[in-house]
Amino acid sequence: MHARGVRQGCGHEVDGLLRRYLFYGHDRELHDGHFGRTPDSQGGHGLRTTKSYIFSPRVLGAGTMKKAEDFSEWYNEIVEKANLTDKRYPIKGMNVWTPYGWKIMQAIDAHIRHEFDSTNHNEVCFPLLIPEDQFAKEKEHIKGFDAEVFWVTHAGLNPLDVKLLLRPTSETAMYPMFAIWVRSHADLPLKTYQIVNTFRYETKQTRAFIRVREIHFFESHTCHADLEDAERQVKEDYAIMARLSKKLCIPYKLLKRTEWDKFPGAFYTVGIDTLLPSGRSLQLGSIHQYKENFSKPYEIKYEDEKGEHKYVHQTTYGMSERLVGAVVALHGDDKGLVLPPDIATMQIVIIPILAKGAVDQVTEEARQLQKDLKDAGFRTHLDERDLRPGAKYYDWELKGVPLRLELGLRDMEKEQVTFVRRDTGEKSLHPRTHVVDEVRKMLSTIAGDMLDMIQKEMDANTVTVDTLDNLPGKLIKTGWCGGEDCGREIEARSNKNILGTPIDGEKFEGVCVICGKPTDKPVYLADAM
RNA sequence: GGGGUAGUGGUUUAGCUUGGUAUGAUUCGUGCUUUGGGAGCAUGAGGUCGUCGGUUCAAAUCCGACCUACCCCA
Repeated sequence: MHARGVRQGCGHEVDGLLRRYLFYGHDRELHDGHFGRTPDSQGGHGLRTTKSYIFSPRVLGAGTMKKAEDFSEWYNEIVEKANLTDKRYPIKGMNVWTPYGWKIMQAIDAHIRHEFDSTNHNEVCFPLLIPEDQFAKEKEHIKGFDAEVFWVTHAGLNPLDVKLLLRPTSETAMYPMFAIWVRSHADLPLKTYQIVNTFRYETKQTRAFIRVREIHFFESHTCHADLEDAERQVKEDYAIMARLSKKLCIPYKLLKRTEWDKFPGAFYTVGIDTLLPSGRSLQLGSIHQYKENFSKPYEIKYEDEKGEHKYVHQTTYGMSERLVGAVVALHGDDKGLVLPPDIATMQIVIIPILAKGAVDQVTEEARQLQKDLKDAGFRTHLDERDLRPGAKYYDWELKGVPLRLELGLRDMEKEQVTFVRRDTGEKSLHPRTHVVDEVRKMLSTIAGDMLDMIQKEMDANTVTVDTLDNLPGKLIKTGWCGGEDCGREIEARSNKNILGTPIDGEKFEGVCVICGKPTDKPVYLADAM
């Protein structure tokens, strides 16, 4: 039944659906009027202001969401109720980005673009389809992805001579072109990135933002004259991740994957892992050193100063909408989303508290307050819907708006504004005259506290052990000599995945949990998401 | 990869055992009264019962396949 409304896409019976999704962003102050018109479907109005940002205030806050009791169910519920995505699209693992979720994704993308643009990467956009013969050039790579590739076998009525595949990642699309682009050392380093959709036929259980078949993918691809320069690139990628994590308020660890778990074709892989409240690890992205593994089969060569031809050294960095999933999973609570101020679609929502006889007075002052905050550069929304204030509170808490400002007669008489933090629920009063500065301070405090809070939680959920018996469902740290036999034994006995060894020189003194040899390297284990 | 459960207006749900055109709530639209933590009344709208096929005079209901969702195990 779910599918019908989607397929029909028009007509009376899906009017509510359309209005809910398409006209979500109707408020022009918020979204520059992209979705400004409604169809003449029901009342004959050509243009109207939408009142509803949500399904329903009552159903939404029903209070069934218990993060601590059943994380998995809570996650599904919150994703749906906060209207981040619509999972009713009739293909497994392919969901619809609805306006609110897409705006958050785009805010994250904007931070990513900023980071890569300002480190001299250039944005590109390669075709979606890759010919089979190009895909097959690097043997490890194709082995790694063979089982999860979508194929295009026909064009119209005719079978294709050379089958085409939907990119699962873009190495094999890009590198034949890189081979043409790169001629001399003057062309290096070549630093590119793109944000595109990629496709992987996941056989496991899919989950919104976390395991999908159509992936909203960020990927940077770089070529360098030598390994040293490629290694510098990897370090730059680490620094970029450090800055991004502050914006997202998400703590993480950089862990070098084992030889048997690295990216297909990579020389080495560094995973960017965070920890979910359920105790499972979630990979947010990965950074790869390819060395010459791809440049050789794809013949990406340059002529150096001495006239010698050399293969380039390559790196990549990949991330996806899992970043959205991580924000939801780590910061959300029983009331709904909690968005970090830097990625919140609306940083501030103003709720006017109207009272009989003072409607115009309060409304006018609320609009002035909104104007002041917008002029100061804050993404500010004034909620003038005809709902009780309480209903609006629940609604915006569900949506995760970091800071709520309440303004009523009582506040106006005292020339103050009531602030309510989403992360802690804390209320405070601030003078109307200093409101812009106070808001700035408050948002910054919220962002800092959100990261601190979740970092502490992650630390508390990390345990160091010297035996693999009775491991808790947490992030486990133990000693490993680095040998493959011992590593596989660790995984078999712990029934967990080795995430890898920290690359930041984390101190450790101990012995390999299997063979007992002294080692200064810890290894992290977890149930992977 | 293996197993299990489920699919009925936007959401949720009754009906299925024992076949006869579907129940309620919520939502959505309209009007009035309300507004400092989920408002009330009135009135209206919305479903070819996941898809395809089979059995039957007749299928939401019985049978089969598929799709999708969720859960457990590897």
